[in-house]
Amino acid sequence: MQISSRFTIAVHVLIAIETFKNERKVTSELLASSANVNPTVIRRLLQQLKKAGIVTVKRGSGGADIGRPLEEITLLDVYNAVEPVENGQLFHFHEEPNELCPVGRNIHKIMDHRLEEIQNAMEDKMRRITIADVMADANKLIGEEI
Amino acid sequence: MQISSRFTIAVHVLIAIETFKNERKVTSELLASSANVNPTVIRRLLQQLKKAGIVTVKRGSGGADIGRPLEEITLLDVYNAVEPVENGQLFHFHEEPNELCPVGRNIHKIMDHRLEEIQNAMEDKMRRITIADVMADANKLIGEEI
DNA sequence: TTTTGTTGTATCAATCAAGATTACAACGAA
DNA sequence: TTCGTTGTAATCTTGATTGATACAACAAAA
Repeated sequence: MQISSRFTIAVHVLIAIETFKNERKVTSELLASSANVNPTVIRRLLQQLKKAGIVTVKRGSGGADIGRPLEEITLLDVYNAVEPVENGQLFHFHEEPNELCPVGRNIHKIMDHRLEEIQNAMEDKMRRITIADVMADANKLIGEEI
Repeated sequence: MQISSRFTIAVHVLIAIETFKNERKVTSELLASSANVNPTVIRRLLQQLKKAGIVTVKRGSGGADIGRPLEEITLLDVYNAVEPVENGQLFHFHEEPNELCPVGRNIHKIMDHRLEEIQNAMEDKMRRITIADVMADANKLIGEEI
């Protein structure tokens, strides 16, 4: 099972906002066209990013902007903003192991810290990559096109 | 979005096989009872683990066993066996970014290596934990109960 | 004040995956 | 031949994702 495309769309959106901010008003329509998804998906996403303080969105007049310095937005921030899993746990555990079985009643004590370890490895890596890093690559690639 | 419970069930199953192998025949029924899931789910899982060379299953007479030394089965082996994602990619990318947009047509070049990096961090950690490690914890915890 | 363009949000449909359930043929050993 | 079990197909339920439509709330310009 894969992590939903909301995460990659969210990064795409942030890159697009930063890329176009000086050229035009960045509406959900524009972002939807760039990612080729439905505008409602973008609006929902922007609300999640807004709640996390990552973007600002202007109602009425319209337009999205990035809410804080790019170096202070990590991929983990974005991930957590748009992947609202209960308890923040990456791994879904089978709900009710059999308490009458020695394995069943110990399986959480056996596995939980391992799962945590794995998830931490992933999150640590995400924490070390910022939108500024990604944006640097984007500028380079888009710049080379011209 | 979470990784499906097949992974935690699979580890549970391996621990249970190892724990009970000298006491009784380890059937899908027994494993299903320990994890408290449907026996068919266990059978499907055992088939996946079998294809990966992790377990052996006896048809007819019945019973599952572990197919190679516990130190040679990593959590990554188990994960890959039971989470058959296309291309093995953890992150689902939005399918068709707009090629007419400078961001859309570069987004893969911008993001793919980052996503790989993150996934690698997770997989490296999984590769370093073996079923032997997990089993050691299990033995300790189950031993302490008595 | 009215118009215009946009956001915020609700609602519904379509699609997909997970997991439960039932069923049963294939199989191996007693 | 019987019995317990595996291997697998078929169907169902549930939940999440995404697409789609609609419209009130809103801000700014006309």
